[in-house]
Formats: sequence, C-alpha cells, structure tokens
Amino acid sequence: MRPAILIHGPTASGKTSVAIELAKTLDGEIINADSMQVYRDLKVLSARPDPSEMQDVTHHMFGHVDAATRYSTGLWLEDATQTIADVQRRGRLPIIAGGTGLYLLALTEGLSEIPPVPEDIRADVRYILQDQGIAGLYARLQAADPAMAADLSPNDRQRVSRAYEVWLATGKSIRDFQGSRSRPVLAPGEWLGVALTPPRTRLYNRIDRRFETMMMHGGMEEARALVGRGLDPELPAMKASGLPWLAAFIRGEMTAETAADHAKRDTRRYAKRQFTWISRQFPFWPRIPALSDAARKKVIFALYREIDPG
RNA sequence: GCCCGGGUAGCUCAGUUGGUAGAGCAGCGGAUUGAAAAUCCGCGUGUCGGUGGUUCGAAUCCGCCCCCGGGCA
Repeated sequence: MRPAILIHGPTASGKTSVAIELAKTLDGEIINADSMQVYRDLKVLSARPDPSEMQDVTHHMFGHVDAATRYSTGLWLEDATQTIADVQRRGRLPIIAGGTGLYLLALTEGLSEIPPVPEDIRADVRYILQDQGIAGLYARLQAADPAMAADLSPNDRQRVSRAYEVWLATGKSIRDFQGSRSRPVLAPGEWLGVALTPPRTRLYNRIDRRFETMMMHGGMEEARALVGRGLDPELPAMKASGLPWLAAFIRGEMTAETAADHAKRDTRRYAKRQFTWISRQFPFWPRIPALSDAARKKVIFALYREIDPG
C-alpha cells in the first residue's frame, strides 16, 4: 500500500492547491484536516475549496458538519479513519491536508482512549463556568483532581473544563487516560508529512489580502446568515477567525474597518501559532519554503520517491 | 525665503528642575491529548533625525544641518 501524504502549513500557505496538484498526478483523493472547513456554514470564511477549483479531484470531509454541532478531534479522527480506509480500499492515495495540527498529530500518534463525556455533563460544566467563572471551576477541579489542576493554568478555561468533565464522567483523572495513546491510524512508514513554510511577511500580506477577497466574495453575507441562526457563540464554528468581529459589526457595535483589522490580526496570530506548532510538534517533517505550486510539487515528489520508489 | 509646530520602539505617543527611556496597539517566543481558526503562559524589540558643543553626565540645554506638517510671503 502506498504511503499516505499529509500536508500541513499555516493558514493561507496554499495547502489546497498543492494537495490538488499532487492528487492529479498521484491518483489521490483529498481528505480535510482543517477544523473549520468541516462546517457547512463556513465556506467563504474558512477558505474552503470551491467545486470549480477542485478540478475533478475527489474531496472528503469538507462542509459535512452543521455549525450547531460541537465537532471535535475525536469525531474528526473517527471520520478520517473511515475515509482513509475507504480511499485505500479503492486503491487510491489519501492526501490529508489541513492546518489543524492536533488532528494530524492524533492521526499519526494516536489519541488517548477516553470514554465519551455525556452531553448533559458537558453542559453542566459550561454552566458552572458561566455561573462561577473560571476561578470557581478551577476550585472544583482542585478539589476533585489536584494533580491535574496543578499542571494547568488556573485561567485555562478550555483545559480546566475538559479535565473536570472527564473527572465527572469517569471518576478518574484525565491524566490516567493521557498516559497512553491508541495505536495510530497511520503508523510510521505509512505516511509522508510535509509542512509548507512560506516567509512570514509574505504570508501575513497574503492573509490580509485574502480577507479582503473573502469580503468581496460573500464573506459578510455568510457571516450574516450564520449570526442569523442565533447559535451559541461558544460553539466551535462561531469561533472561526474573524467571525466574532464580523458578528460585532453586524450587531452595530463597531465599524466594518475595525472588524476587518481585528479579523486580519487574529488570523495572523493564528498563523504564528501554527508556525510554533510545526517547529515544536512536527520537528522532523520536511519544510517547504518554496512559494510556487510547481516548485513545491517537485520537492514533495522527490521526498515521496525516497519512501516509495514505485 | 521667513515664522511656527514636530522628528523617541514597526505605529500612535509620554518622558517631571539634565542622571543613557516607557505606555497602548502591532509584533516576537512558548505550551498544546475529543472546543485546537480554540485555550493559556511569557517577552520592550530603541544609533531618542544627524552632527558639533556645554556638562562628571544630554532624549532633555546651545549652534549648525537634514526631514515632515502648517502658516506668511
């Protein structure tokens, strides 16, 4: 079986077009590894590939989730596992592309096997957080699971919430689960990972320009439609870069220009965190600083032939 | 050409009676196990326009020069 290809890189680095180029010549199909491009309601704002740019290449897991769903790394891994198996069964090459480093890490290193936390418990924890603030929630975690609490920042709403809900659901510390990981879906030797790493200044410029393009191609209308659904602003889909600012503009709380500036800034910061992720979490993935699709494709082909001469 | 005002961090600016400078924003570094485009932790990054002088000591005072606004001609 041919090794799968994993393409990572910061937002706006051009993962989509590289993936399509590779898929065309390697007889591949593209699987999404981006936490926002999964949402049906976010097409323009997540820069999801348009059918016109897909060039007859099969794409999986794009826009297949409703914005009201609390999608997660675990759900993504389930979907991806099944999709990869399906693509391989048909003798085609899985090309997994996306900016969500945690998803790719889960795929190649496995995830701890933690039982699903019932939705009513998750809702309870969200309520405690809202009602008593992070200090109140953290105090409860300290009482329940002092060792884990000590490892977390008392301000880290997300991890404190997660640790507490796992404790409530299982009666055990999340640390007990995190000591081991499931067998990875893609074992060493079964995949090639590459990271697109364009010069940062170029990328930041591209991010700024891309936001303007989104606005010209229905980005604001998309935001309006999503805001119009009246969903919980704490849902993952509602936290897409820039969306909270566009929502504030729609509610009349700020000018379009301010909203745009903040949206671009948030996206630049996100790209910066992705650079950090690549350098610290994927230290051995080959870097591809080249900017043109042709040059990138050439480099990736050369790397691929090293592990799969056929 | 003359008269004002201003040149300090990437940007906007603060800087007491001279003691080699600090805020906001931007940015940078880091963490990352089912919300990850999330969440959290940390960091001033500087020929104070240039040059000469006064002084133990100059972003602060003086001379000359350069640049940017505004006004008068």
